[in-house]
Amino acid sequence: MRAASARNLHGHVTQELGVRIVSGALRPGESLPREEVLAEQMAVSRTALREAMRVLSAKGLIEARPKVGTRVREERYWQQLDADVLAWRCASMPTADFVQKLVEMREIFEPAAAALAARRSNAEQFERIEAAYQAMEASRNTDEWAEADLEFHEAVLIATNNELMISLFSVVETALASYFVLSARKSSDFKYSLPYHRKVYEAIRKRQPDVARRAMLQMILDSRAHITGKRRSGKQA
Amino acid sequence: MRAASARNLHGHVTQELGVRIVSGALRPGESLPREEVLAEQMAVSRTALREAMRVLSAKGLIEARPKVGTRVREERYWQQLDADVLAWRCASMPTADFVQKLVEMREIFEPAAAALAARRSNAEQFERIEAAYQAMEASRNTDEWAEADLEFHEAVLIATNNELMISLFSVVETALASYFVLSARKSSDFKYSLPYHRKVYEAIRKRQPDVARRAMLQMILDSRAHITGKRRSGKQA
DNA sequence: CGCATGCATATAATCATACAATATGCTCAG
DNA sequence: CTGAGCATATTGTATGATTATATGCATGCG
Repeated sequence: MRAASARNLHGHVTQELGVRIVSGALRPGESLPREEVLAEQMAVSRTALREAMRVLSAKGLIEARPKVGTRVREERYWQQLDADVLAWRCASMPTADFVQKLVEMREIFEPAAAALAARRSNAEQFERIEAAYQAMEASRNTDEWAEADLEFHEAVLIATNNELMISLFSVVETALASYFVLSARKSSDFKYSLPYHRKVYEAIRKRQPDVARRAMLQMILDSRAHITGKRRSGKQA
Repeated sequence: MRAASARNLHGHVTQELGVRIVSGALRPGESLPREEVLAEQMAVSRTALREAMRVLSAKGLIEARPKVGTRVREERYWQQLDADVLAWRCASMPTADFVQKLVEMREIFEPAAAALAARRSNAEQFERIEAAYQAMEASRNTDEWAEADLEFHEAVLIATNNELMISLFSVVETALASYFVLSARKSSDFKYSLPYHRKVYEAIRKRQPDVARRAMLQMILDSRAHITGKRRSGKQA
């Protein structure tokens, strides 16, 4: 997973506390021990702890004030779309209904993105979509397919020329990828969704927004139907 | 604006550097002075500077490594949906086309949210929508209207039961609000969009997702048509 | 008795300094 | 020419001291 935190010490501390909060082990309103104590408990210096706290504070998970201490903030203040926060949820939630929420986001944005791409992608952006599609056609195994598939969706998103949408996509997609290999299926028919992709690709080429939207939606709905229940094993690092 | 940064010293530093990066004064790939120097330049201790750097790093704006220094990362790594990043853009961008992108996001997810709300809002959530609608009906001036209006949209989003969507809404809405008073119009007919809201409200009550979606879309499109060009004055703090 | 005002105190915020870890690139032997 | 290892610059971590800021209590005034 590691969206950002790993190598450094304060990274570990951030993650440790982040997971504790997001998982509910530390509940909103609850106060953390004071810096000195907490630093000792986690066997790090106050410096490292404070840098971690600062990050968590920026993500809206905690709030620190002199005299009163540091408390966990209510969920509505959390930056739910932050890559780390999302990753921590993936590492701690009961999964099922959270995946549903991620898929829901995807169902809303990807079709809209396809429509936008059809409306105003430029030559360079279209070529990237085309290349990705051709790579999918040419793929010889599930790995090649998966790579080209991801590239196709990313290329479509980029063609929207809206970096907010691109960011949302990458965040949601990354989170989903931690649960299962997207578009996965038995290796025998890993190209089953190629026709859907072709429809989307053609619609973008012909600049038919509505067609592109519908094709993308169909693709996702079909994909969801086949993915449901096929989650990956582990996850808890 | 101030999404998070203000009171504290490192908050100021974070904001200062954040704006410099987002505005393009510091470009991707460019290296920042070493900590000691930069700290002196900004007249703060290394501690304060580092806490700010840590936050910017968490937002994907910079990357620090021993020996090589700290560099500005490429835009594709930025957490574009972070409240602060968005705020910094609002404070520095050429505006016009960025607003367009924000509105675009809104046009995509608000109708979808209305549909979801119609499908599965619970009693308590519906009552909040109802109360907001009634407050809009009862409003006597633009201020009361604006408050109830915002509450209406927020209530609809909350009724989706998808906190990712709620978070997205609050982020986008906050950013947009920095440009103009949403749904603003001459005070004489500030209730012009009430019929649209009624349609949405009724559709949710009757659990008609498609009707709710279309009504919300109409509302936004109409609103956009009237808002275009009517931006607020200043902005550049 | 109630209310405002100021003071003591606990906690985070900031600072200064020292030392450790880590990449980078250069040197030098093979 | 190549690769191993060392020097070095920069961030990373640690520690201790000092300052700023809320909170709540005590105190005095109305």
